[in-house]
Amino acid sequence: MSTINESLLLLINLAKAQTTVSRRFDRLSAHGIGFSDFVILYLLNNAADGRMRRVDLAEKTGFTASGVTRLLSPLEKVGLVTREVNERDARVSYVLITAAGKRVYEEAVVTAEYTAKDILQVTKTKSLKAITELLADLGGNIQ
Amino acid sequence: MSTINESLLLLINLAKAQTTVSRRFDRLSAHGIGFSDFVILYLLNNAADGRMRRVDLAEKTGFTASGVTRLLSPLEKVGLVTREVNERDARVSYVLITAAGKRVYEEAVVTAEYTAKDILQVTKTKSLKAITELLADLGGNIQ
DNA sequence: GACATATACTTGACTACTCAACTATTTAAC
DNA sequence: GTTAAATAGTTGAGTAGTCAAGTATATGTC
Repeated sequence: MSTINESLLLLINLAKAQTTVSRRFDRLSAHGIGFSDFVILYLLNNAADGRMRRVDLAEKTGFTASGVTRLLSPLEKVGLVTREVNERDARVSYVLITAAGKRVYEEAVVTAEYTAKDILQVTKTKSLKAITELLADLGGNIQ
Repeated sequence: MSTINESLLLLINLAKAQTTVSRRFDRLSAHGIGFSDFVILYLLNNAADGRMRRVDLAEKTGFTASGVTRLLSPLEKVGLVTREVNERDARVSYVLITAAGKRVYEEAVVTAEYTAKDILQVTKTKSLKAITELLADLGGNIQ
């Protein structure tokens, strides 16, 4: 029975926790979106003018540029987001949240907050602060 | 600019952290395995008799039974694990780590521990304890 | 001891991404 | 003002899983 170091054990448990958490957020499917879609809508809804560049969405979410393209495609198709060119830089296409997107977000955020509280209800405020710090170190805070 | 509650923000950051961490563990591909494969080899290597039921692997890792089947299939094909029937219960087939599997594990664990330390090097011991507690609450500790 | 229910595992179809390679455009250097 | 390098985004091919439904076996109930 060989042991592994504390850091590795922690990251294994992080991975497991994430699969568990991810499954709990399947509730968002009631709003026709997944967790990643929700995060994107959240970021767009809180962005200045409700618009962001794809590359900035990628940086904020931790996804690749490719992943962002793939995530946005169905959201665009159902009309939750739309695209807009940048006159100064033709490489850039902004992503904008639509009125329909905002409506879906406002409904979904209720479910998401409820789910999050439900998942973390057992947790003490103390460790919540510590983990927030750690996550900042790990990947940079999304906000 | 609507805000979201602290719990939801934390879980969004957890998801982001996990994508980042997961990418760092791509180094394991040098050993011909992925992170999930490594976790399975770790569990088998530390199990009594180097053997576990698939359903117990699923429970420990947080994957579905289906996911475990899919993960094990290539590992079996390349000879890192093997299967063995249970005489008392014909539904069960044990997974065993082979000598080759142990060799790969012993090599990979060096990379994995180094990578984990590298990822967490910025972190204070204090928050490390707190997050460990939180993760236990979230999904149950793997060990 | 027959039958309903539970458990262990697998499979087909799918989803949610990743990587590598590409196009298009901009910026920097000379 | 060309040319090299960087940046923004997309696409084909692949991977790592999920879910729902299936098979096979075991267990509990009456």
